[in-house]
Amino acid sequence: MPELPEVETIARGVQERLRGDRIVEAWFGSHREPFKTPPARQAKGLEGRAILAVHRTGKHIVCELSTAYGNPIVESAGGIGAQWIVHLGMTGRLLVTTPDTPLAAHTHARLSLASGRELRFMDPRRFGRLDFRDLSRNPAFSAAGADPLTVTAAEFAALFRPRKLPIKAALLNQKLLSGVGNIYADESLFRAGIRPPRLSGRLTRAELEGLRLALREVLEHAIRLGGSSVSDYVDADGVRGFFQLEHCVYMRTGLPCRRCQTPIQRILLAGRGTHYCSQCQR
DNA sequence: GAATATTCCTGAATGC
DNA sequence: TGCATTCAGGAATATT
Repeated sequence: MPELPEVETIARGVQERLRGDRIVEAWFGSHREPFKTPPARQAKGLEGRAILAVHRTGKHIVCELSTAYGNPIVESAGGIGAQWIVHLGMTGRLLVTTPDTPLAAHTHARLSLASGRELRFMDPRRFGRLDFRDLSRNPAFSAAGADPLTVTAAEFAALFRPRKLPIKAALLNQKLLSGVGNIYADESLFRAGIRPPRLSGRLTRAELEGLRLALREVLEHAIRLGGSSVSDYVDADGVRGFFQLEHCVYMRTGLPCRRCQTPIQRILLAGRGTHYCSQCQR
């Protein structure tokens, strides 16, 4: 499932290929989900706009768009154009294709570009979300929580010290940190040597700082490897990532810990499958 | 107000 | 073989 590294990989891929391109025509499916803004309004809003930049905010892919009719504005002008915001949910994919590529099942959006290419969004489970914002009427999109790659030690401690819930549950709360999902919560806790059920507020400052650094390290490593392909994740070109080969605990229930050979445990925490090593994590 | 449970949804895996 | 059941989970919403 797409978390920060996968979303970052896709955003970079789309940015590389489509920056400066123009949306000629937009087609949207008729399902109720995954549209946050009604599909007809998104299609109308997107057509005619140029793609100025594509970047990641939390687990969201944000396409920065020009004003509607030509005149691509400079990025620094901000607040004049529009944004197309893509959240991949569990099974969402955003792919750059050619028009003759057969339409995959569960395709919910198809943007035809001036270059002749297409940007397609598919999502079998429809947990993803597509949103359109006209910046002349709405504020720009911003993530609810801090970014795990840039959060400072003081900010991190301030977010987690007052919480009375398992640290694993706190890491998944997007209002605290934006971008951490089940895979990287488990992997960062393993690398920090902290058991997932421990209460956030009971961790020492040193443990919290170790966790912040482990989280940043694991996310940066995963980005370098193009993310984790555990179910069906692929980047903007349909290429799988490789970080799943580096997983120490996630989906390794019963397998020997890579560090101490103790079988990896799986428990349910905050409604999520949670994996850890009872020997390495205290 | 914070923490936890429920809900959405489909494909893959499992059971009979 | 094939149909029915179970399970996974991000995040909004509902409940405790």
